[in-house]
This record gives sequence, C-alpha cells and structure tokens, in this order.
Amino acid sequence: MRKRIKELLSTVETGAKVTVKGWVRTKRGSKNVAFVALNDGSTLHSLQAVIEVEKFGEDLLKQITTGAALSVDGILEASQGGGQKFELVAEEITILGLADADSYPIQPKKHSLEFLREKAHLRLRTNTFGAIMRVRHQLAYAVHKFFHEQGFYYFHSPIITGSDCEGAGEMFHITNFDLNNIPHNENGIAYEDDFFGKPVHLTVSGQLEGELGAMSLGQVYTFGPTFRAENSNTSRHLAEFWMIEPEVAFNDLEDNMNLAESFIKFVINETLTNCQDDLLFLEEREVNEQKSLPQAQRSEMSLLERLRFVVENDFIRITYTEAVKELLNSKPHKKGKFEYPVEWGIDLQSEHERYLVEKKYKKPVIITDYPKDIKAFYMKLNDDGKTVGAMDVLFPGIGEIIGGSEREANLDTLLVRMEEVGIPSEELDWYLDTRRFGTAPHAGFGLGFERLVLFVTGMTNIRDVIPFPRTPQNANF
RNA sequence: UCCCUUGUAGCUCAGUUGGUUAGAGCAGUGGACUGUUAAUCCAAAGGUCGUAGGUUCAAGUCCUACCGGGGGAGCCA
Repeated sequence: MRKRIKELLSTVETGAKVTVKGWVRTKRGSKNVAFVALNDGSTLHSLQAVIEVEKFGEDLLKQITTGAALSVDGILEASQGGGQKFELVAEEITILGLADADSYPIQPKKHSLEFLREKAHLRLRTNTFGAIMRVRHQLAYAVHKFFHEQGFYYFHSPIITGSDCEGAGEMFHITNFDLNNIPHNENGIAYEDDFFGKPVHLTVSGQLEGELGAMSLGQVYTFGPTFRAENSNTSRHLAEFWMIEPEVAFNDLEDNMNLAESFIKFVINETLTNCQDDLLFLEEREVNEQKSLPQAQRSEMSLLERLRFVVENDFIRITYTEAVKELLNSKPHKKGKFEYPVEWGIDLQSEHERYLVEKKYKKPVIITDYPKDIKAFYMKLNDDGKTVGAMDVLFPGIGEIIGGSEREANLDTLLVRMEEVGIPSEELDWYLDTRRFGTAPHAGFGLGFERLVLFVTGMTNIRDVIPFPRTPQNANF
C-alpha cells in the first residue's frame, strides 16, 4: 500500500513493508549500493531508498536520474547512515517516468531564484518552492479556519464586474468581440452587442459587494483572485493576486483594528505550529541568502524570531497626524535624508513608512485617520471633517499588508464625497441602497494574501510566493 | 512608466589599464570506488561572450540603440 513520506517519517515502526512513490532528488553511491533521495511533495524531507546494485542491475540504475518518478516497494528500516532516521531498503522498483538527465533543468544544486522563475513549472519540485507552497496552503487554510471559527461566512464576490468606478486601480477589460472587427455605432463601440451588453472588467476588489454581504449576513469575508492592470514592476505587485476582504456590520474602526491584528496573529501562529520543518528550512535559506549582503542589510531577527515577535507583541497604533509629527521629529527628516518632504496632507511614501516600521517602532504599525483627500470615497468622514476612519497595517520589509476602514454609513455624506471624487451616483445605485435601507456602521479591510506569504516565508519577491505569477509582459504557464 | 544595475558553457561565476588559442566549480557523459549524505577520485566533452551597429591595427572588455534579468521609485494589496 502506498504511503506518503510525511506519514512514514512520523512513524516509529520499522520493519514494515511499504510502497513509496515520488520523484528522485539525488542519486549517489558506489559500486555495490546506490542511494536515491525520493521526495513526494508531502513534506520537505526526502526518503532515502537503498538499492543493491547487483539485485537490480546497472540498466535500471541508469534510468534513475534526478527528476525521474519511481515507485519503490521495500522495508522501512532504521538508517545505517547518519543523515536520516529511516531509509527504505528496496525490494522492487518501477520507473514510472524517466527524466532525461541532459535536459532536465533542476539539478541537485543551488539555483538562483531568477533562473527558477523562468522554470516556474518545475521549480515547484525544489525544496524552497515546496516549502513555500506548503506554507501558502497552511495560511490559506488558516484564513478560512479563523473566519469560520469567528462566525464569518465565506462570501463569493464576483470576478467579472460591471462597475467601472471602483477606483482601486486600472482594470482588465473583458470582451467577446472579435478584436479585428469591433462593432461600432454612432456612440462609438457598440457595447450593447457584447456578451454582457455593457463594458465589463475583472474585479479589482470585492469590497463593495462584500459590504452588501455584511449588511445582511452580519460578518462575511471574501478570498479570491483580484486583478490589477497597473504597469507595476516591483517585487511587491502582481497583476493577478489573491485578496482577503472581511467586512463586518456594526464594527467601528477600533473593532476593525482588533480584528485585523488578531487575524494576522492567528494565521501566522497556525504556520508556526504546523509548518515547523518548512519554516526552519526557509529560515536557513534566508541566512544563506543574506551571507552575501553587508551586515547592515541583514535582518536583525531570524525568520522564526520575526514570526514569534509578531504573534507575541501588540501592534503599534498611531494616527496619521501623530505619524507625521513623528516623521517631522525624526533624524532623517532633520538631516534632509527623505527624498519626499513631510507635511500634513501628503500620502506617506515608502521611505516614511519604512522609517516608522523598521527604525522607529520595529513592530507592525497601524496608522489610522488619514486625510480624506488621499483615501477612497467610501471611508467614514471623521467629526473633524478633514480625516477619515482609515487604517493601514504596515509590516517590516513588506510595507502595507492591510488597508481598511470604517465605511461611511451616512447616505448624504457619502453622496457628497462621491461628487467630490467624481463618481456618478447612478453607477453605484445598488451600493447606495445599503445606506438607503437600514444603514448601519460597518467596517472591513483588504489583505494581500501574497504579501502575507512573503512575510511568513521570508522571501523578498512576490513572484516567488505564487505558483505562476502574472506581471506585465509575463503570463507564462 | 522613471532611475540604477546586469547579460560570458546547461547552472553559478572569474576574465587585469582593450592585446595572441576565453577559464573555474557544479551538472551531464565515460570510467574508478566496501553504506552514500551537495559523496569522492580520474578523463574527455561543453562557448556566435544577449542582439545589431560603431570606435580601434586589435573588443568579452570602450560607445550607441534595442531585447531580457535584477534592484529601487511611483501606483497599490
């Protein structure tokens, strides 16, 4: 019977006859005996198969190359060698699939992440990407677990959206028109002849629909793919990414912050308890990676220390106004080190956020109550008339990991804001109905799933924490 | 989109102020080896130096453009 390696390695029982199927990581050995590291993806660890050369013959052994798929029947025994607890003494070997050694690109050696990015379909077979993907899964599972246990409902906001005024970024257009022959009428493109009868796009946010869910089911969350057609070429942006957006009726900004903080702590803690091997491997990987960096650029804490630190410490909570005051009093500002000048009303730049998070507080920081002019129309206008009930959660190395707010519940105030920003109210009539009928305070936030995975894995490029990244000029696989 | 940086063997890299036939490690191939741990040892093989122009007696090296990669910025999650 086939056993997964993860199961086998957690057993204490030797002498059992088992079948293992997996892919060859390395083969080594001498004249009489060969050792094959088999990995089946269930765990970081490979199982060493011990193969008597005489018993199986040179011809079979030659076919066992890095990347080949094997089925091995054998006896699980305590290992004679030092590198592992157990090994599988082979009794029968079936080659399920060959991997031509000349052309298989993944070698048992260190590859650069850049090279592996070009082989995204095969990089998943490396220790690093196996670990990342298992952690990613654990985080996704933890997201559902957290919300389910807190009484939230998983709410499926649409991927295809017809509202073209969400203002969260450039949108991808969807059409069924023959692009070489787009129908026109006197007003231009004849959208009424297209599939949906009007211009439609891929969603840039499920929030507005999420609010409808919250204003009926009480508390909901979305967790789905999100698309931005921005020409962003950075290590923190993807054209297709996964976003988590909880929305809670009757919550205010403070509740929202509490939810965000406990949520992040919960999901990180789940990986600490369930992904120890993978996290330890990623921690080691990071240490090796940073050896080539000057001391000043290395992280002060190891990966696991950072994760525990986030779980065990309260996030700093300051208002935008306090943050600006802090920046004005900071050394880099006084010495003129900031590229962008600081004054009340500006949108905080990366360098400002970095200073607060990485230099000043050295903790996750929640900044609230931003000037209304630099935030979205749906955020609740504060009593001062100048700021809104927004909150951004900033993480070291990542920047903004969460953006959220208490929503404007008052219809008239919301209409004024929409007019100021230039969003025609007819476009969002359905959304405004939440304020017309039984409006109530409510709040929510959006969390970029890949940014969370970045933080937990210690990776530095967002293209390495999603199986098949989509970025400008790149949609392979 | 802007700024910086980079492109040499399958991979990771070296290649001096421009100078003769471009090197190494790893992988792969052939062989050796008493249970290996990124096994080890020996041997042969592997290159249009990103592409196109230009400067020069001479270009991997200098200049220009384009293409690809990376980092930073903007936009954001």
